[in-house]
Amino acid sequence: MIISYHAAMTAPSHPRLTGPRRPGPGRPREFDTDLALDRAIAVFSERGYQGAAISDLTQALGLTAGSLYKAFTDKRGLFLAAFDRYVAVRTERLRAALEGAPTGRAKIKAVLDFYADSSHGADGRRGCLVVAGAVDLATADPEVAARVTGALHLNEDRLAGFVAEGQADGTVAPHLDPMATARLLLCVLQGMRVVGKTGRDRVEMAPLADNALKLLD
Amino acid sequence: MIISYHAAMTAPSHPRLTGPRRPGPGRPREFDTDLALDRAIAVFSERGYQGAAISDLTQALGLTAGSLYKAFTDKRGLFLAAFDRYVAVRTERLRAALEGAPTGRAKIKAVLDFYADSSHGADGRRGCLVVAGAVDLATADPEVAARVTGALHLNEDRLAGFVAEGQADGTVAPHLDPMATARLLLCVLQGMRVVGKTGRDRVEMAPLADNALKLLD
DNA sequence: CATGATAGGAAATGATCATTTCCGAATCAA
DNA sequence: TTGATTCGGAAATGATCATTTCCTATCATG
Repeated sequence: MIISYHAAMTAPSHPRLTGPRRPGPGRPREFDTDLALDRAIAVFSERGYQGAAISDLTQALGLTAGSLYKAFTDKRGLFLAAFDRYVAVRTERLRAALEGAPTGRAKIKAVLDFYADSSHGADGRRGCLVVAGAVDLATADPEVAARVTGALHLNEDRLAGFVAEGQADGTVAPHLDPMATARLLLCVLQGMRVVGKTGRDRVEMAPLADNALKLLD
Repeated sequence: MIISYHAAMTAPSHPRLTGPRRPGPGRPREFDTDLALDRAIAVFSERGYQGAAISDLTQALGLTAGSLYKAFTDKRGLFLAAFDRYVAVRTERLRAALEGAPTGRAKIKAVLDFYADSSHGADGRRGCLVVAGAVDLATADPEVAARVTGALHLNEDRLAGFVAEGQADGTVAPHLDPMATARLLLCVLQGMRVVGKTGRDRVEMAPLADNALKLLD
């Protein structure tokens, strides 16, 4: 599966993640909120929070500053909305990638492949919004810090579940500590995202997934 | 070894990394360049490049804007100087941590311990300047991108050397591809720095080093 | 069709920021 | 001592940025 994040996101068939807004009184919104957020994700991911100027965002979203502020309150509000959508979309895509995997080990392999896929070429260079949030807002903005921490812990817990599942079905070594192993796998995944920012190709990143599976023996 | 980065850096006994300036004509500089850079490293690491205002930097360095610009040309010049010193200092500290390690495997263990040490508590939260540079300048500034890429490749090559060394001395499995294994280890290291930004403690991070050694079997 | 409410958008606003300027102070070469 | 040179530092400058304002447009409701 070599589908760019944005190609997948702008495809019309993906499941709704935010739900349609109720059409209350007043003039209806002329732009698609989710599409705008996808573009905001791209801008924030590659430039960081502080590096993304409102003018960059209005240009990328095709909105004027007035509309942007009416819809998202703030630059910070836009970032938080984009962050939430990013996590939701990535979670949904990961869930889809996990569908065929029967064992705990196969699921972990699928997660590793998913991240290796995201960490090369143009998408890899664009980077991860969670990492971006961790770097330039984790120390300054408590709410963003909480979301970043929450996203990573969620990922960690999910991985720990797969490790335990693999131990139950015999595909992961029984003596391993699920949480410690999951934390190490989390480091591998986030590290891929950092290394992927330096412009690696598929041949460099894809084999990492297979090699990392040795952590389950 | 649980020494904070800054405690170690402000200690008077560490080897010179930048060399003394020749005292040319004109009024001599009243502040210590390396000490100023160490403080700049702290500010840039925890706030990112764009997030660090000149006023933040002048306050942290104890300099006025005029002096700062005379000494470092630019905000960007200050960042580049801080980045270079950061890499030099970390390399030197890593070299010291590597001194007692006899085998290839022991050296890799030392590197992993070094990063686990850097990725918890206050230092972990402060974060890594290379990661910060990767996130908010890698797409915008070609020179910074080149330095980040160079720093990571250097790390990768050094790790590959240790893998090969371990294969020669029998402490690392002979069938492994040194470069692929080194790249995976690099992901583990950089991932630790990202995860460490979310405020982990030593108990969470230290065991990662031992568990990651399984990648060498 | 009138009212209330919200959206789109251009232009203005106020703050912040990076950078420069200017001047007195300190040092070196002569 | 003199002149050249660089530093320290406060204040000014110009640009950029996030945010607001104001006006028009478009809907739901009664």
